[in-house]
Amino acid sequence: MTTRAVSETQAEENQPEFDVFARRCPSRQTMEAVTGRWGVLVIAGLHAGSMRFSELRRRVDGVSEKMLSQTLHTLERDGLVNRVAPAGFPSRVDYSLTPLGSRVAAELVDLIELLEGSMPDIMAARERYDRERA
Amino acid sequence: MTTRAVSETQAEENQPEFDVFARRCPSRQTMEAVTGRWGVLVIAGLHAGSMRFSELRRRVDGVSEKMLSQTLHTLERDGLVNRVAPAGFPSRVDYSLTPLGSRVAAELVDLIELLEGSMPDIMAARERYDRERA
DNA sequence: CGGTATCCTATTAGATACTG
DNA sequence: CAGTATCTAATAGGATACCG
Repeated sequence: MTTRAVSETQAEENQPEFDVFARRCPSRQTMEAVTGRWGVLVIAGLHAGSMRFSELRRRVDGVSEKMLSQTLHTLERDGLVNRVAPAGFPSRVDYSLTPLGSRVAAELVDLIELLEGSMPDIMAARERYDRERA
Repeated sequence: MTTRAVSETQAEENQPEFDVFARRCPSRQTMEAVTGRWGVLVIAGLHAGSMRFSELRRRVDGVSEKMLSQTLHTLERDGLVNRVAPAGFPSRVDYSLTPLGSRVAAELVDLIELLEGSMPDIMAARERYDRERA
């Protein structure tokens, strides 16, 4: 039955399986970049359209320049965000989502809407939980 | 006239708008619990079905007992996870998703599949990025 | 305007030991 | 088995100052 085994092996070599549940899988780093404290908000924020650094900073309430810059670099590196800096003064840089970034953003927006819409239930659950162990 | 205006105002008061982009909105804490380093993996892991503490720990490769315990408590508090501990020895505790937790899990699974399936592109993007500034 | 560099603190996470 | 408690290490994050 070696034929079958060989073709499976080749398939695995051509398309290695990625698994976020595995500690050393590269997909986990990307997942952490996407779902990190600021990653979600930056990606979802850009889903509304191209935005400048300072616009994005106002949109993502509470993010520091440092963290916004760092988050954008990581997302750009993974091919989720485009950075376009037309020459000129005053300097101006536009950030936007790549096609892949847009697909990720769509998922995140769904999640955001689900959570925002469920907040009454969630807050009730919290109160119940806290009351039970008070 | 006023009747309409009043009922709209009441509707807003009864259902305040939650916005993750706002720093002090409670939805942001929930978002951080859900999309935190271990939150995603715990919720998505439980999407396969009810699981015991140690099973879940094996499934979520790399999580420590402490972090798994902490993550589960937070998710239970927000009403996403159920904890059932039937009396007996040896002790046994089953964790499962609530209906809301299942809906969140479905979104996360979509995101995971999207990212895992895009890893070849993502890794190519990373190499390009790194090469360009080397 | 759009960042980077530095320094310092707070939070998170891991290792280890222990318990019902 | 399913945790908790404690201590330490690593990392994320914020404040400030400065640059092209």
